[in-house]
Amino acid sequence: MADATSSPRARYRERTRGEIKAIALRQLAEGGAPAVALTRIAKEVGLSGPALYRYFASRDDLLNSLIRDAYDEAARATEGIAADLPASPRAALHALADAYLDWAAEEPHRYLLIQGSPLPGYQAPPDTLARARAVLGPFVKVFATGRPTASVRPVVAETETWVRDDEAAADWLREYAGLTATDPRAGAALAGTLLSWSQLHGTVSLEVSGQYAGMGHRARTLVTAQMDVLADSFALE
Amino acid sequence: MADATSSPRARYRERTRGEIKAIALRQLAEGGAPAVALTRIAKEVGLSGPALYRYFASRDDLLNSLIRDAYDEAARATEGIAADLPASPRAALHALADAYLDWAAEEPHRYLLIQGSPLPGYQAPPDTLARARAVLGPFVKVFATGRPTASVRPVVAETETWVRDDEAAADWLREYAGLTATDPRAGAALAGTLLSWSQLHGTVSLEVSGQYAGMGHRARTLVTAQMDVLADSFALE
DNA sequence: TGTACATCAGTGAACGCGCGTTCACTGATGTAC
DNA sequence: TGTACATCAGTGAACGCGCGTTCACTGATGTAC
Repeated sequence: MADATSSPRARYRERTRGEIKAIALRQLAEGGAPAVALTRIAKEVGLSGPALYRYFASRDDLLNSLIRDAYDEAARATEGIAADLPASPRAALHALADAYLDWAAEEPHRYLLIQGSPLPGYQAPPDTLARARAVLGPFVKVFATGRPTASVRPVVAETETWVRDDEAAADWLREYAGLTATDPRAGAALAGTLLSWSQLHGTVSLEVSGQYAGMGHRARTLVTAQMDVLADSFALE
Repeated sequence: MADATSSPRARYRERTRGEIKAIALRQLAEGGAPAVALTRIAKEVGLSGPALYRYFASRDDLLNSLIRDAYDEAARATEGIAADLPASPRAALHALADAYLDWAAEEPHRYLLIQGSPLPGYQAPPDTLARARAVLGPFVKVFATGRPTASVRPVVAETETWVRDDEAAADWLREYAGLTATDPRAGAALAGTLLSWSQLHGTVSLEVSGQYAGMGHRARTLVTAQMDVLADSFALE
């Protein structure tokens, strides 16, 4: 980021932007997205309100920036371990799911920011879709080795028609698993990813928003069981 | 509600309360919980702002009322079909899951109100926990017939210690499945319910918040597959 | 049946708040010759 | 190396908004004798 070629002014600018985002992130943690307020950020960072507009064009611009960062961090959690995953697809799936859960548990407010209820009136910038896909990318490769059992075959069928019609889906498949849209493994790869996503999201979001409180359950146990069952239904080795 | 014994005044009061809630519900649908504003409700219902305080003690009181209603309606969706479920536990599970999904799809904003990200700074009234349990009650009975396979056994183990320590859990079990906390079927009953809940929540909340958009997937297909897989892992008949 | 009183619905004015954002301006830092 | 200018960071005052909520009050509806 602060490369050697950057001027002192640019470096100062980056630092201030960082401070602003850090405070915004704390407000996010304390009261959710609605609690992120420019006026209060300004006070805390020691600037007047209008000065923030040197750094972010608007409140939405600041939120977008937080969202982008959150996606990138989430992607780092899964992509970061993608290089040295266990050889066994089943073990790899568990490792990925655990990494996903761990990140969400460490950064619950950031998880809710990108995966929680949509912010009313807020329009996500178009590049978030690609970022969202990156988070799940490594799952695609794992499920490319799957042989779907009867229960999940209807999902696979839907996925196959989707990947044939949607270029973004095909790109995704190619980038993370090196498969073409017509590859026989394509359907399983995407169907498994989709099912993983929705199951992880269910458990993680209930955990993160405290709904398991008082139930004496650890999200990790649930996730492990779910991934195990899912691995069975795709006959992962 | 408007029973014969109620005075005209009481009936008028109930009607106005209903109008207020209906408008609040529309605001909720249009902009989420933050968009529910007493001032705007008053204008729409044709009253001055302060007049609303005759009907609800505060904004939070109004929100609580909406939340209670939403839980009750959700419970009606699952409990309503509990009486004539198919004899086969597997078929019963599918029927319950479909009913859950259908209700959420019909009332997305109400679903998000009770199951979405927690409202920052909002304290749920204590009776919501009991209402939340009612929604999932019928699942408990279905899974009481389950014989957990290896994958889900760790979840069952956690559930068994929970039900022994927590009176509310024991009550739940007794009320919906007629089991005592020490019954050998208790663990499976609650573990299956918990897993159903988190899986349904994952798929339903992604669907309801539009995150499957452009993916050519029907939530129903995903839910069916997930419940099938879950039924397998509890060896439901 | 009429009267006296209590209860309740609703009003208008007002308070105080924090919010995002705009504007015209000042002073410091960088850049070109 | 010094000077002239451009760029940029930051300020203070102000705008307009909608919000939840309180208060003292009026007028209608119900209730008791």
